[in-house]
Amino acid sequence: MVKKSFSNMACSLARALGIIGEWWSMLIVRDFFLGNGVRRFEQLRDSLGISRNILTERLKTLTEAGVIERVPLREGGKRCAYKLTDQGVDLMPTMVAMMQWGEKWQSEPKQRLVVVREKATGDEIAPLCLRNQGGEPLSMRDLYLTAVGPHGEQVVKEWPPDWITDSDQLPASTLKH
Amino acid sequence: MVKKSFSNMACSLARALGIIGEWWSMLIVRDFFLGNGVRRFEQLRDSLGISRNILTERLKTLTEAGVIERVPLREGGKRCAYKLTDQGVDLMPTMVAMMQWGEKWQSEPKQRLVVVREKATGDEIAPLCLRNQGGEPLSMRDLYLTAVGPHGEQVVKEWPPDWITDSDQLPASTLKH
DNA sequence: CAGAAAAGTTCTATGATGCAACTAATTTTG
DNA sequence: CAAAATTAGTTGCATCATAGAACTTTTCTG
Repeated sequence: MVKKSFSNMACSLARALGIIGEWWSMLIVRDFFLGNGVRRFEQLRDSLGISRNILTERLKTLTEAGVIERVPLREGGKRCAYKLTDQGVDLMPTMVAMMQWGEKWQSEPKQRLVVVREKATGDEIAPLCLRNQGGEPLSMRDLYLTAVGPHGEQVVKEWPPDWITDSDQLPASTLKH
Repeated sequence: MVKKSFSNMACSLARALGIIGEWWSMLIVRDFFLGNGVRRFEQLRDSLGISRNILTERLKTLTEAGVIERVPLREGGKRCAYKLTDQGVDLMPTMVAMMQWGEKWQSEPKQRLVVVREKATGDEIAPLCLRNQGGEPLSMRDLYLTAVGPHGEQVVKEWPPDWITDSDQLPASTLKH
């Protein structure tokens, strides 16, 4: 079941987590990508080692959220396959971002299951990075974040201040709440 | 506590999920970004509405994984702040990917909390997209996935086949397992 | 038509989470 | 300096989620 408290939050990250933030959800999505976007119940179960009842629940959540849809195998029949919708396919960057992060920082054991390559060259795709509207890569120092407040105004935060990487010294504002 | 069964999987996505896939983890990370990378216990609690014991656990998990670190406020003192490590800061693309997806597809209510902008122009950053090593954007049709098998060989999957978007017809391979 | 497989459902045991109350340090206030 | 408040937790209890196994029903195969 979707985490109700997340789904209604005024934050697109929280709403996303309400759907794909549950245990197994993203792994199920990964399996769909490995299956050309289509999988069947037992196939998912076998490849993930998930319990049937949990899989049933996750498929329901994902279906209700519009990430996957049921495709009946015979008209009027009860059996079906599941496939990614456009919304589901659009989880690719999220999945890749997590895979790349995991590979860079959590590489014990040093194994991976999925590699994404360019058809034209066979090369692996590049690490994801944030870019401006013109397509130029941006580093952390090129960015700032705004927090949308209760009255619609935006409170600007400078990012990242020097002390983050340069020392362990904390600014006064952190000391006095 | 980290999901043990995920952390040892031969998949970088699963290992990432072992750390950031728990309820609250990514929202905690988001809060760190909004706080210039630094937050204190009560600050996180107030802004997220999370229980203290769960927050304690998450901070421990994230600390052990190396995503954040404790910064003592006074030497020898027990009180501390927490700040993102480089590894934690590197979750930015993952966070942005999820936020952008949530905003595009799960936009009820139509609110958001965080906006990422370019310092130079004030423009919002572009939607994340996969690119090749040369920096050219790639669409789904430009990609293929390989699944790394148990013996190191890679099984190629074509992606996406036409029937995914063109019709609800399923290929024979789906019908006969 | 008999047997197997597919796609669940139901049951129970265990683990994770939320809430409230309590504690021990530190900091602030009078 | 003593009293009060704040911070950063810990502990106990109730509830929800998850894993695992057994059971059911529909569909497919020989």
